[in-house]
Amino acid sequence: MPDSGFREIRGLDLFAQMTDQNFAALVRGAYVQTFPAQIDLVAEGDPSDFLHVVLSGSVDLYSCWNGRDTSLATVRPISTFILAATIRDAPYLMSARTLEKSRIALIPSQDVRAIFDIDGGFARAIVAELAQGYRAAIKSQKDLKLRTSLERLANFLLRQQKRAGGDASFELEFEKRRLASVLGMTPENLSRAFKGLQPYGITVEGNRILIGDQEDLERFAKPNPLIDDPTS
Amino acid sequence: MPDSGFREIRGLDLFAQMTDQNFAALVRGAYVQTFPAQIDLVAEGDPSDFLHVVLSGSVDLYSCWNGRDTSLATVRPISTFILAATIRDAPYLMSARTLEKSRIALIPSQDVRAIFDIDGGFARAIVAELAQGYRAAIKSQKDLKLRTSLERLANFLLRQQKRAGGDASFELEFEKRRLASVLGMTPENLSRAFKGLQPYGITVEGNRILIGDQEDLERFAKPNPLIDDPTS
DNA sequence: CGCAGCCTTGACAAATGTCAACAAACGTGG
DNA sequence: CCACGTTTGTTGACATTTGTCAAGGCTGCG
Repeated sequence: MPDSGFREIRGLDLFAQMTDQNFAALVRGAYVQTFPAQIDLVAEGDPSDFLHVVLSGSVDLYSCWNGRDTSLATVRPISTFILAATIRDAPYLMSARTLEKSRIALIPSQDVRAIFDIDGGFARAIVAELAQGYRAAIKSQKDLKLRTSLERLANFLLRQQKRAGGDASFELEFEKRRLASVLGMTPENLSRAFKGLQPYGITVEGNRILIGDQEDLERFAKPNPLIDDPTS
Repeated sequence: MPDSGFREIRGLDLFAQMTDQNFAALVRGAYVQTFPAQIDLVAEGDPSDFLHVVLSGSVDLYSCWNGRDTSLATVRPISTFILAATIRDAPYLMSARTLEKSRIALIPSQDVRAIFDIDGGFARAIVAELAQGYRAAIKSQKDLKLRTSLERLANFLLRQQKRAGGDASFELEFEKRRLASVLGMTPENLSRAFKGLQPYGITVEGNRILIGDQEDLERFAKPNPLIDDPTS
């Protein structure tokens, strides 16, 4: 059991409250591996053998159907993914691939379920994490059903700005074609949506965004904590 | 503590595994109430004071933003809603209103959280429920992002058919304007979508649907367990 | 009966996707 | 370090999907 990586994991909300003994049991069968970019980690429909923890890099969660595909979420350090599948011992609903070189911890799902059954602190942390994920998914549904693609982009930019520190100028941190997919549109449509936000003060230069008039953009985007606040 | 209603609740997966003592504590502060149709039970943004359990009737979960609104889910007996908000002690993300005369049990959220902290069986059941809800929300996102409205309707009909017993003819159990909203389209568009499925053997007469050629419809709808199977 | 709400239909408008072309950025191997 | 090919991003023209508005029929209910 190489200690590298597991110390970082221990600090996660998900694992912080469990006993040392149970944590040790959990990581006994786990291992940390470094993957290159663009590697498929899991495919939707696969049995959920491992709980994954992204330690560095980033992971794209996506799904395909009938020749189409869509990005559903991005996982950034340090957090886990496919917890719900692990808990239910059900097949993955999404596929996952590395977006860049990434260090991933893999914890056998059966160990997670076993410790979950005997460690109340762990169980409670899992509940908190699942509830948050659930709520995030609901927010995403509201975003999709209540907003046009232009409004989704505008609100995404405001969220990203806040994440990046609140500055008027910030980096996208998304490949545009993938951002388009996350926002539920085509790359062409995203290109035009950026143009469509110019009248509200948005300037795009490569991956750098400038919000020229914060209030003007917010007046258009009408951000709502019940959709856009990641913590609420 | 009127026993009426609580016996039914006890049988739910969510409450089945907890101790008698804790169940009694949970329902001590709870009450059952009958509401007429079209009554708002909670509004999005409200603090989550109660976990709700639908004992009879049905409840619409919906959300509004910027003058638009959308139905996100329907709760039918016997199940709970807004569990995630209760657990996180966070504001409701959706509003809820009765669709018909309904009997609802209201359990104070603080009691749910308190018992959750001391009853491992309850905590585990909550995890299972949250994980299922989470996965349902992901499936719904995939449905929205990967399918056209015609495909969503076709797959909805197949799901509803299965729910109704698998017969070629079955009842919708949805007001059409609300079904349109659930499927993410306008009532006019739904009307036309039904027409658009005629070539695949769909006949509509009021709220009764007839699937003339099962295979033909399935060939078009391409149902997928990772989107359409409610249990997986 | 008459009103109100739902469903449908038609005509039209807006949003979004598709296809093709090309420029810019990137990575790789020489 | 450059040349090359691949991928990404952009743009235009166009098709398709979806929404909007208005009207009318139908139904249920007071």
